[in-house]
Amino acid sequence: MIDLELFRKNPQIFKAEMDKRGLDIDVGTGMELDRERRELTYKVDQLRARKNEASLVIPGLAGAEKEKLISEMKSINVDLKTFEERLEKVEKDFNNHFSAYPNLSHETTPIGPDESGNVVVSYNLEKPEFDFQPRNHIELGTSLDILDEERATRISGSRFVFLKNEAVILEFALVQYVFNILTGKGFTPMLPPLMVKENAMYGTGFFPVERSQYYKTELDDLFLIGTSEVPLCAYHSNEFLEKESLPLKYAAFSSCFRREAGSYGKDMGGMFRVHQFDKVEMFIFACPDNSWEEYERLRGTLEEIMKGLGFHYRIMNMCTGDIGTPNAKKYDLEVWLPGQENYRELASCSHDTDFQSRRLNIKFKDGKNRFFVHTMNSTACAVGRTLLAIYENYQESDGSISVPEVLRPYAGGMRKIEKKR
RNA sequence: GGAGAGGUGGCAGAGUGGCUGAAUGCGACGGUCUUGAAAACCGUUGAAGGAUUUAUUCCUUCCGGGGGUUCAAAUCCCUCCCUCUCCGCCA
Repeated sequence: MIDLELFRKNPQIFKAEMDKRGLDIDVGTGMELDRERRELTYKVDQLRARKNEASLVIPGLAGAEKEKLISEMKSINVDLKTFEERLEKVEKDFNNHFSAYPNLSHETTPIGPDESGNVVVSYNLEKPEFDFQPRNHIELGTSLDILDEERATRISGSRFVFLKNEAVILEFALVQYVFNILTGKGFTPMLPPLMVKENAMYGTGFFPVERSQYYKTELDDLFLIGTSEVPLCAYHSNEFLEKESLPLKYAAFSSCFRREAGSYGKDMGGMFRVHQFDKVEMFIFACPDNSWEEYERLRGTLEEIMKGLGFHYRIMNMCTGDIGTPNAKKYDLEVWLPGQENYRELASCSHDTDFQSRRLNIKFKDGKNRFFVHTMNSTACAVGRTLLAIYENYQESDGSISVPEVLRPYAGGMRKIEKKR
């Protein structure tokens, strides 16, 4: 949710934001709805005040005087009802309108229409060279019997996979490697609920804009999370945090579920874009005073994890046309996939300023004043995509895959994934 | 799934139609006392929205959610949700 006070003082800021993001939202409509809402609120409050006054007097009256006042109140109720109905309608429109407003993008977020406007910030390592034609992860995984797509499709449909054999060992090794780093940096490890109520989806900014991306249970109106950002952020909803306790840092492992609506035909096959994957996510509640420094540290943590795996990757500063509704700024980490000969998103790191905390009502007290906390989140490790990046980058000419050094201690010393006979 | 109990302020817990934003206790904050602390005593202590202002005053709403009865609802009625206990089932 946006800051309404700021909106009233400076609606042009929001108009400019719509332009930057290429959104077709009419700020003038918002101003009008806000005006109407306040007008009707005032009117309704006035009528209620008169009723309340009368309520104090009535018990002390008797006879004709009492009857007169009571009938007066009856007629006020008629007026009140019509105004209340109008207010209700306006508030509904008001909420619908403003819930579509995005966060204000940060000054360092590049302005651009779509992914073409994203800016490369940095590279890690050189592009790996192979003295043979590198295979993609599907071929590698299938031939090593660590990935079974065919049966998954038979059972669950497209965009599902079985991870098998060494892939399973490697997943757990990865997760442990990541948690080992994160707990050392003061992140509280969490295993969150994978299903949440609608309000959590709305509060974190995924609803209403991206509603069609998520699964809903049939009998209980619960939603499967697309990322543990949702339960982690909602964890402190409706709370006052202690300023001294900030930043609060959490790291969760969870499965994630995405319908991938509208991505038909894109990235078909393999485990790059699937309906269900596992992920370790970092989430931070920070004080606005230093949240931007905290955000850079968060990106640093993400990079530390990825550097440990020895990937060649680049950091992208995502432009206004490509960041999400709640984001003020977002970095993507794109890893080089030799099998695709392309950079692909492996992780992203977002700063949402007070957008989520306004919706979820997460504040802290500083003296007498109250402020909304800043929230930020970053992938620590998207397991599926990281595994496939390992397969493609650590493949050998004979079709085997060597296990990254840092994972070996967590994988029972496993050094290599080889073809079974 | 069956049976029962209950949802009130930071917590505990009163309150069955008007003077109740809500007794009382605890906690927290400020003060007195003290070398300091504790104890004791005194005082303060919820949120959201709006008007007017920019620093004040006023108004409205909120006792699980929604709806209803009434001039008036924490209190009566309907409905939904949630929590707890016991039984069953289950990892």
